[in-house]
Amino acid sequence: MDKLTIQEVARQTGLSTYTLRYYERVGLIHPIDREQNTHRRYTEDDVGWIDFLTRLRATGMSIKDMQRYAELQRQGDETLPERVEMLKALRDQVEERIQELNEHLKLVYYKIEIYQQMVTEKELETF
Amino acid sequence: MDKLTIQEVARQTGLSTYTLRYYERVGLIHPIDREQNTHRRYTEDDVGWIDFLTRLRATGMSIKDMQRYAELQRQGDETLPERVEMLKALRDQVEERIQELNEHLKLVYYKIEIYQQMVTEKELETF
DNA sequence: TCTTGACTTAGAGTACACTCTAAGTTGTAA
DNA sequence: TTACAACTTAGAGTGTACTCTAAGTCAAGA
Repeated sequence: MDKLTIQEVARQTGLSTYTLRYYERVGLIHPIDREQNTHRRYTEDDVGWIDFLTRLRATGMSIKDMQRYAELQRQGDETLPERVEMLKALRDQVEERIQELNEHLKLVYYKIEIYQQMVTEKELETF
Repeated sequence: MDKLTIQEVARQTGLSTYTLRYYERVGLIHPIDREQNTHRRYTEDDVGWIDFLTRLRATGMSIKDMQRYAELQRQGDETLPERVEMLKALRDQVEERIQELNEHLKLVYYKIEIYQQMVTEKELETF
């Protein structure tokens, strides 16, 4: 189990080193172990957690809600039911969001169709 | 064809009066006609355009890109091909975004499943 | 006529999520 | 041992999209 530098974790997770330190500062990531008392050394488990965070972020979850989730996680198994509730709420939100995007997509398809017809008609006019 | 006040348009579109003025200021909406030389009076067409804007916004399009689109719209039919290109790019982005959300959703489902199992096992332990 | 309330503007303020800077420390390679 | 790159911190700065404030105008009703 080799430890990773902040650079390596940045590369693996797609987050910047700035963001990694920021996430730690605001409590999304627990205080990372240090080597020689200064430089951070991340474990594979740390990277797994950070990957999960980036996925939560990508669903649109706010930093604030992620802080809540991280806090529950640190509190251990007692908080499993509450975490399940948060995940279910997230699931519902994401599903709604997907529905909404599909609706908007329909309009975009429709506009593309209409506009392309208009372009074609315009071309025909020139004859 | 009766004209609408900014309040009425806010109610109909779901945007705040602040946002309606802001959108006009940054060129997303053409300068709205005034009654008595001061108060805005919106037409149904104006509301239609604003509804379309809110949909573009809801797909995640930035104000900057919407400004570009609005500018093309004002330039007339000559810009139809470019608008079609923008809409096609948007379509692709939205479809990608939906795919991505579906991926994340899978993980959320999985976590809910796992955590619920853990809760159930914990309950059984007490016997 | 006076008051009220809805409107107007320019510009300042806010929330969010980073992103960067400055000043300083540390580990490795020449 | 010295140079240099990579790290550290606290705190400031940035971009985006609003959101609000202050000061003023104007029409209609009491």
